[in-house]
Amino acid sequence: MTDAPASTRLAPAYEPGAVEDRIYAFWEDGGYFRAKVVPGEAPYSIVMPPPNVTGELHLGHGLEDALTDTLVRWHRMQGEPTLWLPGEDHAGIATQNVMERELAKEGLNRHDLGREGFEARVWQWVRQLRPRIYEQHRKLGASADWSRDTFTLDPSIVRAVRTTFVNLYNDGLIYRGLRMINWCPRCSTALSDLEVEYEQEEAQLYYVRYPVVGEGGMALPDAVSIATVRPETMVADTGVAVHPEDERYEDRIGRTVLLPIMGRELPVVADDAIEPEFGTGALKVTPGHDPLDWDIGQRHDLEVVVAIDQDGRMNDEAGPYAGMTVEEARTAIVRDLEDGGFLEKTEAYTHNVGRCDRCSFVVEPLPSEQWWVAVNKEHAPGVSLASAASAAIREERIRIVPARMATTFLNWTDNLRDWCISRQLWWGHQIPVWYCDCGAMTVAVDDPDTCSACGKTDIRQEEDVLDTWFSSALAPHSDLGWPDDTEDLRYFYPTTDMQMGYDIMFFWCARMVMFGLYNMREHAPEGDIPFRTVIFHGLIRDANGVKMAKSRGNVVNPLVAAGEYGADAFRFALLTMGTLGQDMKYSDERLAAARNFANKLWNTARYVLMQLEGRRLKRPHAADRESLALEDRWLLSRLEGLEGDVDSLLRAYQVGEAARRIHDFIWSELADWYVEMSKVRLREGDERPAAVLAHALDHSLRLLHPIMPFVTEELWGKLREHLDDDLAEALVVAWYPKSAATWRDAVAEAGMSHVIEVNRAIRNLRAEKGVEAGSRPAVYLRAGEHAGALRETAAATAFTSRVEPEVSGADAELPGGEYAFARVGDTEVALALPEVDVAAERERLEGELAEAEGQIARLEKQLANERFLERAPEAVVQGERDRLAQAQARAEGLRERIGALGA
RNA sequence: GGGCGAUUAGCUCAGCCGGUUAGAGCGCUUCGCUUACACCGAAGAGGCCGGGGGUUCGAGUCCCUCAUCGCCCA
Repeated sequence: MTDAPASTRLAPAYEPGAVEDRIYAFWEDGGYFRAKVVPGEAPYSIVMPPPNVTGELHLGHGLEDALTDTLVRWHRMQGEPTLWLPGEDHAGIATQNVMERELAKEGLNRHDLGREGFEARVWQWVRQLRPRIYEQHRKLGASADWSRDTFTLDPSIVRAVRTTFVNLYNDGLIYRGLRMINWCPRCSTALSDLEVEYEQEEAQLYYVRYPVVGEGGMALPDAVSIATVRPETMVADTGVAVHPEDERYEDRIGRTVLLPIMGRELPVVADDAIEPEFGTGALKVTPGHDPLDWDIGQRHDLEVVVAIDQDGRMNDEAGPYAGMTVEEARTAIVRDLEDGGFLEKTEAYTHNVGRCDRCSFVVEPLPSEQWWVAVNKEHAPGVSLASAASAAIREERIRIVPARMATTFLNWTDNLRDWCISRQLWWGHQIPVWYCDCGAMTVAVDDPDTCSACGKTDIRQEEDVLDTWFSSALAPHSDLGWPDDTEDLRYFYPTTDMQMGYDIMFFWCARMVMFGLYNMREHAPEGDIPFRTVIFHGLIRDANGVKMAKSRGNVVNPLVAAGEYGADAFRFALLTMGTLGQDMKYSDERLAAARNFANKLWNTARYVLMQLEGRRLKRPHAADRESLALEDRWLLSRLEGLEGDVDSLLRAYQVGEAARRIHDFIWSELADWYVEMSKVRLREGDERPAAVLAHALDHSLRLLHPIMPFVTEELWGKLREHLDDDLAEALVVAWYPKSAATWRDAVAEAGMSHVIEVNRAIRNLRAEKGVEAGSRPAVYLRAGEHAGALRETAAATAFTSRVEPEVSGADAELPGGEYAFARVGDTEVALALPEVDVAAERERLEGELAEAEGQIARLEKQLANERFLERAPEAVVQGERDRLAQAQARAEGLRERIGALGA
């Protein structure tokens, strides 16, 4: 242990903690992540789905960083001007909820602070959290351009949002209107349809008698029974509806019934929307508290009574029940119905209950004045926001990966309803509309001083804010500077790729497509789309397949995992855990395996660097191919094949499969075989393997860098000085290997593959015969076609399989003694044994013979099939013939040996 | 009700356009500290590729159907 300077010697195991921060700083100092506009060159650009400012990154973000960073680094290494544009989302409801919880700890609510005070508090919070989010991305190796980082409430985004709003308004695509909305009593805001999650819940179906009113206004003994799951809403009933063709109720249509308890008279109307099969076939109509009833009420001009207020309590319209919660009112009303003899019966019933996707409170349908985006209204002949989005997908101007998900996307955009965009929150983009006493609305990008209609200065801004997704829907163009005509926008838009979990396909992707196409429509048909390809990844579930949630306590913090196993291992594990678009189960075993791989790579490099110590070598050159050994040509050929595969896999976004292929090459071909075989030659002073090792390691590190950036950069930095070549200053900006078809060598591959099989056979015999680990028995290789390959690699075989091999012709005689036999292709392997258990050996050989005969039978049948001979390609037929010949030779040899065992 | 996905080794998952004897990791068994690596190496056991039809010379792969589980939409 002398010589070599300490700096070039690697630790015996990879320690990510000692490397990652330093390497990330090295990249940042080098400015490698900063995107440069290079006129004339096609850029690669991708916008990061902005994580909520409220919290920490979760595993999903970890996966996204791994996926995006792989694509980004791959493109960057191919020399494309590359932009990964990061950001954070203000996340209206989520953030406001978090902040309110914080305030509650101090015994405060937002009204104590007032709107301005509350906003100031949230901004303070945001300023603390944003740097933490950067820090988390950095730990995971994300090579995003932090100089362009965007927050969805930045002044530039405020302008983009307002400009979009004003344009849509002026085009008649935004309107204010009284409609049925989803109201969350907990969050005190309207929600869009997407923000409500429906779940089947056990409930009761109540059958209530509504007495029929006679000519003189007197209740008749006759009654109409209706079934309802929400008896508490009956105080707001304003009608009863039946199907027009329902014979049971024919004579009731047009008459009136008496609303029990409240005593209000309700008209009986006929409506096609009624399902005669449900309940009694008669439906109580409560336009104020049910979306379907709202529609029925509209059609029949029924009164709208709202009896539940925005806090989920009964109001004065509820008469005796005013002040009660919905649940209390239900109990009381059911009791009163029973007492009054109106309750016929109840039965168990499961129905859909809508809950707020942020707080899980039961959502109350309520009529309310809100702001809407008219998604189906044409703003140009035949073009609406929704139809334009559908067309872009259908015409494949935007490609969806995996492709099957395009169906889901289209199913949504083709059946889209208007989007409720106003939220009764304090945190978000306040709607740029100002009201005046004159009744006019001023809709403007910049805060106006006066009413646009009457000029009065006494105007007040709409208090509501916009749905968070309204601003994130602009990301691909707003983050690049829109509405200004910036250099970034001109150069990087349309962005190349987009990536997200399929769970936000409608929330985000669809809306980005709609708004991108609308705002950038002068750039149609090529330049309006927000991105060319959108990739949907699956969700990461816990080890039991259960969705991760803070409330369930089964979340995995990506930083903890990356800290424990290394960021590279974390990335590799997540990318190889499954297939794109498919959910996956998280497992620590996978992380450990990935960590082991990082260490394997580390040690392979450590070995190579030891061989290169003090030297600077030229790569092997294809012109010198003939001077290289079989295993050299084999490795270089395999490497080049890998490079072709990786290229096509990455092009197809099959990142996981690419990662697996690189892993397999490095571990089984480079480390297990080539490194082992190189040891003998290097010890004997052969220089060639060193150059091959250096070259193969160099290419392996390049190939793997997008997936495992830290360890590869670290190792490449060490390897760099040993390569006499024109090299980039850092791996992050070094060229990415592409298959150039200079090293492909089918003969070398066939030869080495045979050599490997022979070695396996030898080791198998050793193990089966219990040959002592330390002994070096003779092995006779009676070879045919591959005799040359076996001779050339005999020294390696001797070393790696610990035998004394001798390669001879197929008909060579064996020296006297006992042998264990195996056959690989046309090579017979005879391993000299101290002694042989004849019975056991016979049994083994007979087993093998049976197998060979089975194979022969199958192949003969196949080759006797004339249709096969006619229709299958010649290469396939020939392959079968060759295999039959081999099987026959093998069976022949086995029979001979069984015979030789004799008595 | 409509749509989609999954079902492959004990477990978690790969397997692109149909073409040798279906792979990996983990786990298991047996050996092994051979100075890159025990976060390792060598050898091995383990699979009617969910069931049933069909297309084809040939099906884990394509088509139909059923079953189970899951997701989305209404």
